[in-house]
Amino acid sequence: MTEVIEPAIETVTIDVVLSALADPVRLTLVRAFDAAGDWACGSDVVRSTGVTIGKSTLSHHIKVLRDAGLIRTRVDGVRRLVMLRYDDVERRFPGLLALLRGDGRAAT
Amino acid sequence: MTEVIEPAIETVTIDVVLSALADPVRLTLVRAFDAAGDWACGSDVVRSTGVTIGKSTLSHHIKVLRDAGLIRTRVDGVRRLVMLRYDDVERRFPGLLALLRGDGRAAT
DNA sequence: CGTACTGTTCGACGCGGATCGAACAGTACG
DNA sequence: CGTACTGTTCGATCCGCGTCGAACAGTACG
Repeated sequence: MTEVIEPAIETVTIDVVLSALADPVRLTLVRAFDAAGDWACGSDVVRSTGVTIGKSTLSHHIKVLRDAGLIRTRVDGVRRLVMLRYDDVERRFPGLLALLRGDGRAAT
Repeated sequence: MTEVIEPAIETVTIDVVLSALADPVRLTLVRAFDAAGDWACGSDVVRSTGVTIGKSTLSHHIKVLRDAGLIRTRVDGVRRLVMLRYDDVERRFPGLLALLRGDGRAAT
């Protein structure tokens, strides 16, 4: 099997999504996956962000994001590739991804 | 003085907003204030939602929402009136309020 | 088969935050 | 002034969750 179970986007609530995005590490992950654009190895991505966490912690965050319907996981040999569910997320929560990558970060 | 200090909307980051909205009680509060449409007493609003919390807890949540730039507080005699910062929030985080009141709640 | 690597699972730990009650501040009113 | 009411502030408590390490599972490769 090369696919990992993920919730149907219709069953995902905005409440769960907000809880998932509330954590700074997960928010960084989502932005990094968004910057990657397509399938990327979670370990490589987190390494590129400069965030230092254990692999068990990363596995935990990946699971939370997957349960929140934000990402999709595929098995590729010994490693797992992750990708944002662009279409699903945009259809169910229009404008959400734009808010995350928007300029609502720095202050003026 | 009839106004309570609130952060300039430009200084508010999406990270803080997401953290503020991650709590179920605060999310309920925002939706209730949104449904109210204009100035409303926090105690009355929370009572209408059926949520039962102490007044100190409510005061805490109101402060978190205010620091997140989502609501505005005005002093009216012995009570404080609260209102969503519709224009500011919509300008800084377009589509955010729509996401909260959207149908991203129930599953089909 | 044995080794090496990636990632998951399972307990356990620690901290931040939600919650409460009590005390205090400010206003309205008689 | 004294009483009553609303809301804030301050400690204290409690619990969820992020974090880690160790053990385990699955794959690749010689």
